[in-house]
Amino acid sequence: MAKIDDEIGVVGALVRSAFLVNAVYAESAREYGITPQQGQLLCVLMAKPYGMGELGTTLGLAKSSLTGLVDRSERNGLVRREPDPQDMRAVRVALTADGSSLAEAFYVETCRRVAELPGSLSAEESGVLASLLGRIVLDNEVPMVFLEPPESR
Amino acid sequence: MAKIDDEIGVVGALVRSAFLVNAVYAESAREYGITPQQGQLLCVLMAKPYGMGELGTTLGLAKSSLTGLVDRSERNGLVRREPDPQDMRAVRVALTADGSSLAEAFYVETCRRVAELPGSLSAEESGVLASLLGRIVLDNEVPMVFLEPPESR
DNA sequence: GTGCAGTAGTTCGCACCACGAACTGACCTG
DNA sequence: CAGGTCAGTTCGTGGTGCGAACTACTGCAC
Repeated sequence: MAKIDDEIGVVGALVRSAFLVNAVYAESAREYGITPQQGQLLCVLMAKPYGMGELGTTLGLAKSSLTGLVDRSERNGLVRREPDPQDMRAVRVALTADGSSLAEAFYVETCRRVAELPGSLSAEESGVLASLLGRIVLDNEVPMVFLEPPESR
Repeated sequence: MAKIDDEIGVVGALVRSAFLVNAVYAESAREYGITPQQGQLLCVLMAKPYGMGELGTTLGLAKSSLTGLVDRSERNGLVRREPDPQDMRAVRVALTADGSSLAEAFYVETCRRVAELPGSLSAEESGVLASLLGRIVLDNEVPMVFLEPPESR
C-alpha cells in the first residue's frame, strides 16, 4: 500500500522497457541505413562467422526467413557467404570489410544510446539493474544477440 | 574486478532482455492468431479508444503504417472505426466485442509468460527490478503500450 | 461569409520481413 | 550404392513500415 501512482509492476516494466529499447535500436539502425533486422544480423556476426542454421537458432528465425535476410545484406555488400570447407552443403556467413565497419559504428552508437536510457540511475543502481536483468538473460538462455561492450566490464 | 564471467553490462542486459521479451510477446501473439503488432494495437486499445493520430504517437508509427494495421485488424473483426462526433475528419478506433475478448485473453497470457521470465528472482529482487526499470520507463516517457496488470499493484 | 492554412486520415508504390511447403544437393550409414 | 538425413534455397502468401501525394474537414483571418 501507499504506493504512489507511478508505481509499476515487473511485467509492465519489462514489456515497456523492451518497447523502449526496440525503438532506440530501430532509430539507430535507421540512421545507419539498415533495418533493425540487418543491424541484429551484423551485431551477431561481429563475434564470429556463423552457419545459416546456427544463425537461425540465434536470431529465432526460420531457415527461409534467413535466406532472404542474408540475401539482402549480401546485396548491400555487408555480408559474404563463404563455403564451409568441411561440409559442401553448408555455408559460413561472415562480415565483409564494409559490413564490419558499419557493424562497429552501428554497435557503438546503439550502445551509446541505450546507455543513456538509465540516465537517472546512480552507478550503483545501474549495477543492480544489470545484475538482475543479467540473471534473467542467463536463466532464459538468451542468445548472444549483442556483444558485451568491453568498457562496461 | 573479481567479476565472474557471467557478468553483464547494463547495455547488454537491456538489449538482450528486450530481445527476450519480444520473443515471448511474438510467440504469445502467434498462438492467438495475431501478429505482434496487432497484439500491441489491441493492448493499447484495451485502455480506451484512440484516434489515429494518437495511436501513431503511442505506437511510434507513421500515419500511413497505422492505416494498414487498423485496416487489417478491422478486416479480422477485432477493431472498429467510429466517427468522432466532434470532428468530421477524425476517427476513433475501438475494440469490437471479439477484439475485446481476444485482447483480454492475449494480454493475460502474455502477462503470465513475461511473469515467468524472472523466475529465479526473489519477490524482493523483483520489486527492485520493477522499480529501477519503472524509473527508466517513466524518465523516457514510454507510452502506455501495455496496461498495468491490476493484481501487480 | 469567404478564403486559406493547417489537420486527420487514406491511397499508392516500394522495399522489407517472416513463414511453411516443396525442393536440391551433399552427407552418411548400412 | 541406396535410402534417410541435413544445410540451404525457392516460391508463394500475407503482414509491416515508410514517404509523398491526395481528399476532406476545421478553424482562423479578414
